[in-house]
Amino acid sequence: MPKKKRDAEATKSKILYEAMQLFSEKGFDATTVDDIAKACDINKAMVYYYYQSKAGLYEELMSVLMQNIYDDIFKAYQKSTNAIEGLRAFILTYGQYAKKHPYFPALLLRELSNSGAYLPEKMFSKMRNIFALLSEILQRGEKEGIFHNVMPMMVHFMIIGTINLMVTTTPLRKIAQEYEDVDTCATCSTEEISEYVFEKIKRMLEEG
Amino acid sequence: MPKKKRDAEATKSKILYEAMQLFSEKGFDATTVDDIAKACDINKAMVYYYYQSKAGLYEELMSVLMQNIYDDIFKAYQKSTNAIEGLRAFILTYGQYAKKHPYFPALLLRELSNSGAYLPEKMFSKMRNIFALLSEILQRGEKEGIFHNVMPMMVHFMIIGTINLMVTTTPLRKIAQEYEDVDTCATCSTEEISEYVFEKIKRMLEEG
Amino acid sequence: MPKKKRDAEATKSKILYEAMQLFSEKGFDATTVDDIAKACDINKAMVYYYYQSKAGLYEELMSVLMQNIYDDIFKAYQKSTNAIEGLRAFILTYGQYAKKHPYFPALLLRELSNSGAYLPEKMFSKMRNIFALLSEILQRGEKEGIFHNVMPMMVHFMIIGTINLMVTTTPLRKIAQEYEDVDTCATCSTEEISEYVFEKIKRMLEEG
Amino acid sequence: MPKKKRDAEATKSKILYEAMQLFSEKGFDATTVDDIAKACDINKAMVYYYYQSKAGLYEELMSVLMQNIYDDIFKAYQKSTNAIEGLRAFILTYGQYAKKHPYFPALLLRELSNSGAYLPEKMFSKMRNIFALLSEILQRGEKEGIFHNVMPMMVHFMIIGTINLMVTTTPLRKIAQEYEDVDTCATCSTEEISEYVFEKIKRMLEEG
DNA sequence: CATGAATGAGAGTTCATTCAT
DNA sequence: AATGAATGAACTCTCATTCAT
Repeated sequence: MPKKKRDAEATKSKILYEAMQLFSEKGFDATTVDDIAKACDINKAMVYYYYQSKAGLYEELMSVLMQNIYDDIFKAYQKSTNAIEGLRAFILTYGQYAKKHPYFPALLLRELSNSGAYLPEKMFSKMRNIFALLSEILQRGEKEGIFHNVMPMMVHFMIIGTINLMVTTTPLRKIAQEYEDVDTCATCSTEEISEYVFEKIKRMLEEG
Repeated sequence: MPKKKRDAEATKSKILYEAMQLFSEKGFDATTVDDIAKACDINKAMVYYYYQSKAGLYEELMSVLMQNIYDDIFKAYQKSTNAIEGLRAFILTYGQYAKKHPYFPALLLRELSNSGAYLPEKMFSKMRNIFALLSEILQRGEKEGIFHNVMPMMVHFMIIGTINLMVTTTPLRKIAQEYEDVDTCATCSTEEISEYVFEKIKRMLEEG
Repeated sequence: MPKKKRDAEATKSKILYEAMQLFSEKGFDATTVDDIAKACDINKAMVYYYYQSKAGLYEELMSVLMQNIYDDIFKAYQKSTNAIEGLRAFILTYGQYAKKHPYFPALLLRELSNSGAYLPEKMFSKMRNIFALLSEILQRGEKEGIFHNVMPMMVHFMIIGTINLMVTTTPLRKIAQEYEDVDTCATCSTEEISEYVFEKIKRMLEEG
Repeated sequence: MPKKKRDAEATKSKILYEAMQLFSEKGFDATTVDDIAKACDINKAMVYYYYQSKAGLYEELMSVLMQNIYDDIFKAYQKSTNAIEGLRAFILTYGQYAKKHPYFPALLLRELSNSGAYLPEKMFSKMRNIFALLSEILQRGEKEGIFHNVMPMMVHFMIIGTINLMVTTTPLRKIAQEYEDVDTCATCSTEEISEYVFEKIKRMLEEG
């Protein structure tokens, strides 16, 4: 199958992919549509041909990412037979996603730092789905009698916050390691991070 | 003491204060020097008179904030007689600071989301001080035999991440509460949040 | 006779028709080729297939309109037996045309406001034909001894200017009527307008 | 008095002046802010510094022009002692203004061709003032028993339309003269034009 | 200290036009 | 005859920064 010269689907998804990289590296404002077009090796106007505006592209992108992550987690969760396994599925899958798409945590953190301002409904609703899934897991744990004194929102942010910050600060922590005699986890893999987060969250919820 | 017409120090700190508000609300890029000048009711050129550039102002601002928060926490920590009390001082004081300066969490999260990119050394070193202080507390706990299996960097981000996200998402969580039947902590005070975080972090670290 | 799927002539004239509407409503610059294509429910490239360019389409359009109006007036004029009847035929037929094609006056006025700039020869020559026809009528009146002190160009613009402005300002005059206690002719029909113009022009030319 | 380097008032009015020229030559859409800035020999951003937008500049410009013309006519009208003199003052002053500001007729005609669309209230109200002044003159003539069967709106457009079209088509009429054996008034002065219009309008209104 | 005027370098967006199918 | 994809050149508007007073 030879590479077509004019392949709409390819162009459209390339834009999404490059935009993802750039938005996560430099943030929404600092990324220009020119940057995106150059990265895709297409004309700037094509970005507007496929997405109505820079903001529209961003929204579409974030919606897709949120949907993907929800799907991943949901699939993993379905295999679990109890709340502990469910929690583990949630955390480890989130970690895997962050590893596979290392741009995502930065995007999400920036979005959550903005929340007073504009946040498109489509994206907001997908974020709520993810939270709802964790809540379900935690409630199940309470019913099973193994989780206690659970505040789902806080647990959610403990998980999300920790993993996201660990991922986004990777280069920073490497540099810091040279100054600090305390371990900055400079060489921890994403798996180790998620596993540690899981262990700790589990422990924190188990005790009466 | 009559209000001086030309009070350099007052003007300079007013700039810092208003910049803080604006940078946290809208982010660095979306905040214009005009915005800042207007908020201070001064001429735009004065911003450049006192600070070399928009970036310079931002750096100065972040350094001051980091120093302030370090001072607050250090002062509280000095009154503690053991690791548990120290941890509590750290978390609650951070929470108090976030309550008093609700713009700070957004600024910090954005900064940490950017870390691949540029981060001024002055600010970076102050961030490390805060982390070093927590590390000291945690090590003390391990020496006292009450904390186990501690990874300071991760604990740091669990604390910072959770509180910061809870603060920045306050309006979002209020809206979400209307959709979700799960508690989004929409009405939690910062004190309740910090206290919960402390309880959970403590528990998580205590057990073998 | 079933509607053909591919009826070149139909498509081509549909483009002309929709372009007419749009150019008159929004002017040449503000009308996009996309607008025209969308209005015709065809692909944008088809506009270029049938007409070389946006400007080419515009020229073609204006030429057709000018020809049509000339034909209408000429036909009516031929039935007249003297200068007065001829003048009446000219004015009333122009009014009828403006009524039937309410977009035309705006197009013409804009064109005449531009005349320092570019005006395609084809269109210019058709405009001259119309003027020549009126001149003939007026000269005939002078020969018949009923018109005096005639400056054909000015009479031409009195007629054309008045009717065109009355037509293009219809919505404006309706609004103005609410503010003014003077009659803005808000409800006058095109017939009434042409008839009044004819009466007045006649009177103005008759007197010695 | 040496020419100041930074003279706000001078810059601001220069922008208005050059915009006037360009808008009238090329129309609103075809005139770019770059054109205006270049004509003023200033930076493009200065246009936005003094006027909020291209449209804002246009509105301001049209308002100023309308006000000026009203003032001129009103002043001349005040010296008249009867309706005939008033009518003459109105027409000749309008002609003088058009001569002095030859860009104005094109601007006005274009504006009136657009009236379905957007027309700023400020400008609209000034246009109504001019019309109200003529109406007053005409009513006075009816009271004096010398004008009959007057429709002020139409008379208004006869005057305005004829003079404006004569002015805007000057170059066109010069060219046309080479083709036509009928007089296109190619060499008429604005004074001759106004005088003719006055004579004819007067005659047209006088008779019962 | 303080201000308003001025600038240059972009940024987002639009659009006439062309190309490949 | 017809379409969707692609482009390049402009255009409006913004903004960090500097200059003259």
